[in-house]
Amino acid sequence: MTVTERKERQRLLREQLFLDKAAELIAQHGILPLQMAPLAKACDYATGTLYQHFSSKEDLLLALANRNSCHQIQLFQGIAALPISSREKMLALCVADHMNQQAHPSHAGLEQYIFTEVVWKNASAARRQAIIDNSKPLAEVVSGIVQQAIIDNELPAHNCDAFNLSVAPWALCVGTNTLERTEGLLSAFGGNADPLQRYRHLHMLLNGMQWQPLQRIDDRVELSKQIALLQTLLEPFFQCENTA
Amino acid sequence: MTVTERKERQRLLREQLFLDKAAELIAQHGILPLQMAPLAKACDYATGTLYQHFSSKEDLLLALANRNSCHQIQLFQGIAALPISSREKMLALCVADHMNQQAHPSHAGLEQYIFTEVVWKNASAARRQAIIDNSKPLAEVVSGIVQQAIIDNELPAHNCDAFNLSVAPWALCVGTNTLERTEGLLSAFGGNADPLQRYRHLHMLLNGMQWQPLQRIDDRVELSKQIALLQTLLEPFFQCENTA
DNA sequence: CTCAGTTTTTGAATTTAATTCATAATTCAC
DNA sequence: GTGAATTATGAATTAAATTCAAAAACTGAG
Repeated sequence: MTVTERKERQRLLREQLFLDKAAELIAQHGILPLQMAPLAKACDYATGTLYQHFSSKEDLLLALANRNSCHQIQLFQGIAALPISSREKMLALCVADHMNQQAHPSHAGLEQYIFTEVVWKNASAARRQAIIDNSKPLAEVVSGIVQQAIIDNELPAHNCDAFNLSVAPWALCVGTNTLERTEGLLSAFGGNADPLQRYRHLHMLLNGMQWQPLQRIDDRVELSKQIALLQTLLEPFFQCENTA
Repeated sequence: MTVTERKERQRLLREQLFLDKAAELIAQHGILPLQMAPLAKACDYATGTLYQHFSSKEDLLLALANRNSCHQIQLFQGIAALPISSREKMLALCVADHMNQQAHPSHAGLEQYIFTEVVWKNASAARRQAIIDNSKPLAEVVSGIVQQAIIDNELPAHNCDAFNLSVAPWALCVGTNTLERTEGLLSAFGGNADPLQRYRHLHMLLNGMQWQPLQRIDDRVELSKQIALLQTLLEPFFQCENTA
């Protein structure tokens, strides 16, 4: 069935084109002014064609977010394979997440948006499932790091399984991103934008988990060096995205 | 100006009516199907009247979320005044937050929604500012607890100010809520719905902050008792909401 | 109490933008 | 090459937020 295959390939290609253009438009003007008809036009297709790929605007947004998170899987797997301690890996995941946020602010906003009841429920069930399926390998990478740490006696199991434990740093990252993204909320208080704060908090959590080696959290210089080092280490993973 | 006063009072009353009805409709059917015209009709007013109070649908949603968070201030202040240790207070804040989530699931979804770029930017600047202003006393209560803990030598300052430190548990709560609310995400993995997990994670964080007295985190029975006790203690604060 | 002026309310008309679908174009199998 | 099947098109439809001209209610002076 070479014919069917070719058609399918072209179909996929067109879908990527739609998503590319949508990402571009969102990066340029935000999610708010994205419209279906102009998007189709910008890709030289009719509105109806767009709807052959996405059951609704929300469906398209989920698809876009899902594609973004595919990059994350590779990134995370790459980190898991680095020759650093398990605790450093966990830290590196957060650094990578943060670098992602900064490199693609609109991705972060999109992610927040799609998990909203209003958007989530307006997408097709298949698309929702795709996102959930994609989170699975992501969660597995993180759980794997936790599991390895437990096996290596760097982390006590605390009477929990690896996945449960991995949720703690995950939640902290998600929450930090949410708070930081909420324009003007943190900055409205004394809360300046100390970019290391999130990592200090993470180290507190990891210390509390008894994840060895424990780390001092009042030494800004050391923390700063550590993060800078990890950022350098992760830099290669972010190179390829320029092409995408 | 008694006349002006009376008019203003009635205006406020009508605004509350709109918000009450909107909350009711949202609780009943979700945010998605809320429509302006039916809402106005349900309150026996014309559509245009609704727009005399709220510049847009999003503006109304912010107003609603803001009113909800006013309750939180009282709740939080009540907790700060309880005769328990500073660490228990911090824990109690999270318990209260979680109780809120469960008592009013739609509030939680609304809160997530309004901080979304799309919604936030569609509301009036005044309304946004109101939300930020309302968060201030909230943040102050939490910072106050942290500050007191530092003064009482129950918590090392770690070279940070109280607000910065208070962001850590806050972010953890926010992130946990987000993950938990995302229907099917956590449950798609092994992640069952252990309701104590969030508190275990919080204790890990507090331990990592060296917040005294440190607590064992592998003892499920003790944790369970502790939370149940706090829930009982907080019960009174949730009584009055039935009238509202 | 009455009336001109002012403010407020009304809800039908307008607008915006997503979604659909009858028609046209293309592809495919024979 | 031809008719059936599939796919693309974009104008028409629909849904719902928002506006605004007209009507109603209110105001305070005479």
